[in-house]
Amino acid sequence: MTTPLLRGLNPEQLAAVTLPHESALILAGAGSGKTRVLTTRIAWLIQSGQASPSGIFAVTFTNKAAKEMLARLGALLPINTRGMWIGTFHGLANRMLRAHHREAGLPALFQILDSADQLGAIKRLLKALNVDDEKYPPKQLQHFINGCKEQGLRAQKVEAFDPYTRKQQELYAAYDEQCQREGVVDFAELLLRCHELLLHETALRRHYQSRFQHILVDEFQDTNHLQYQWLKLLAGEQAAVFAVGDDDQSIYAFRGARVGNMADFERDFHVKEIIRLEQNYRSHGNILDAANALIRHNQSRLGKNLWTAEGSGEPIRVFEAHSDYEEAGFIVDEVKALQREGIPLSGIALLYRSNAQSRVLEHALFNAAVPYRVYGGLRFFERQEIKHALAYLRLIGNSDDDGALLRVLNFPARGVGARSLESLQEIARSEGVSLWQAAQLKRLGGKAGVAIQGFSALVENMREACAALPLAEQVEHMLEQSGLLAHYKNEKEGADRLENLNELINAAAAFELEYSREAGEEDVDPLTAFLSHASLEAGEHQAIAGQEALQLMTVHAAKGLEFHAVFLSGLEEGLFPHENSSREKDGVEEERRLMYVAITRARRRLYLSYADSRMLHGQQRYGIASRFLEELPPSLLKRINRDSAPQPMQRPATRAESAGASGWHIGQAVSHPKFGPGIIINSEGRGADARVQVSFSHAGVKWLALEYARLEAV
DNA sequence: TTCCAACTGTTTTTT
DNA sequence: ACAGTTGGAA
Repeated sequence: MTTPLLRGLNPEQLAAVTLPHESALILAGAGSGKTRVLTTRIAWLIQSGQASPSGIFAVTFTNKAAKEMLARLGALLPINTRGMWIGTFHGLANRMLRAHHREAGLPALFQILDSADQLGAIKRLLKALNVDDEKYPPKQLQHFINGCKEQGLRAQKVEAFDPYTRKQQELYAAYDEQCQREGVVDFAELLLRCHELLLHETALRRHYQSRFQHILVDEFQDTNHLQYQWLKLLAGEQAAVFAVGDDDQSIYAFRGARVGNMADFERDFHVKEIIRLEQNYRSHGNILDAANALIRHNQSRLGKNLWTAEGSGEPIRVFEAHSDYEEAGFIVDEVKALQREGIPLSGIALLYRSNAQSRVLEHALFNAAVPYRVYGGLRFFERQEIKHALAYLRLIGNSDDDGALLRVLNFPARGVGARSLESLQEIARSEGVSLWQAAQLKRLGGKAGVAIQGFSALVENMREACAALPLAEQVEHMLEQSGLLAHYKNEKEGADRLENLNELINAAAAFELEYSREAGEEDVDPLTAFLSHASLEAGEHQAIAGQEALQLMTVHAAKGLEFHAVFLSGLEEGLFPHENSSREKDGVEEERRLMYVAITRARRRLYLSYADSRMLHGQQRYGIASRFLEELPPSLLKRINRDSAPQPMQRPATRAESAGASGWHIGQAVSHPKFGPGIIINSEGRGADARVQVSFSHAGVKWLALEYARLEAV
């Protein structure tokens, strides 16, 4: 069994890769070669003849991970990726639904709604049903619907014991009807529909169950309930499921991820033994020791301890700043110092808990002329002009898509105002047809009627003209005919948008080329495929290392990446761990895992910093060091002081209120008999009514009445 | 239809 | 602080 494939694997990795045909759980710590194991496993299965490429089903969460897996697989084996089912949960569900749209009860050209589209659809629904959107906020309803779907619950299966939930349930049912009528499917629906397809179509289920003998799952700790059920169904009794995950890196419980799936998996799939990958190839010892020490404070863990063959390296640097300004200044200075040492900027990351924190940092970097790049902005396919263009394309494929029609019926403006639209909607409602069909009835007279007929004719013309054109030319033609190009040419700030629309043509051309090359077994027309691609893959905004710029991102966005040096800023109670997390069950444990992820991003050098005061939501806030700092062994830390001049930047003091004449003031350190030490961060009222808000080290943020609370100055 | 003022909600986010 | 959205007036 000597094959170059297995060379250089450590014993645990080797054991995982060469497991026999049985389900297995691989606990893969940060930097332990997880992706390598996953891809080598697939290559090994194929090379040793245990599986054919078409028998492999490998699923990831992000497109980036899927692409990387394909790329690395290509480097290991000269195999055709055609016929292999490797992709994201949603991508693979889409693929299956396209192939069996009839059985799934969907039109051949069903379109996919992204979150924004979905929210729009819900708002539309509420308006049509005359529901008060103050009482039932669309966002909340969206959350409710997606939550139900992720639990695998259709509207009629939802348990509602109070009137409010019953109403939500009713709206959920109406929403699904609306989607069905319009031939559109949201993200959660892709998975739920696919699950139901396999559940109800026995022949189909058997077919796929016997075909996919090897199912591999990446980032298993991030799966939600529905995804787990789907995998279980697809696996059946026969398939070997190779699940790779790290419970310590589960940071998406807030959006439905269920770490408990790992324990369930162990039981449901009769996992004989969990394989632990604990050797870390990324970081020096001190960094790993800190990460291990921190995560040991979590109660619910499967248990794991990272180690490295490297030395302990440098101590972890800790910096306390007086203000967020000073913190930013410190980081800039250190970045410049690292740069002088020859570390490329792209190898340095600046991490923070929440996006709002990036502003001060950006400001300081800008002033110091340090090039930087912020990840996490608006993505390509989410831009307004692109959404408009896609809406026209969607109408070409499926005119009943009311959401798309509403978006562009009067964009660019063509004289269809709110009133005409209302009449059109009235016709559609009374006839029970889509807006498009209502327009075809030609019942509207006057100017409005003419304008709407003009729009119908426009779309019809586009459809005819596009039928014979290659994809990129379809897009080009549509942009011209719709008047979008002309509109943005006239717009003052339209240059960027025009550029993006141009980029859309390029994207279509690139997609078409790729698509024709690897035409799969279950083809759909290129336009529909392109639209699915646009929804499912909104455009990269995950970090692509490379460009010579400092990398700024949230800790969440940094998962899966590594850097020579990492700055983790804003380590204050209330920020990290975030104050909202203390209200949620196991919230602080998730925050701690987040901190664990942050620490393990660093290869060689790690900076932790916090500020005594910080501007947040337009107010000065006073914080104390994060409890996570105290959970790190002091022996690994080195506190550093700014060696330059004494704090050069002092912001003009904001008006400091005093809580009556009591002598308490904001920023004062205090102690409470029950809650322990804390800092006064706000106050209101005077005399007997005076209350202060205190941020406690361990008890969170509380309002206390001075008359009763036995506060002591420290 | 367009523009501006007032108002709101600010943890993390992929598909 | 601030961006994004909404509602009303022009």
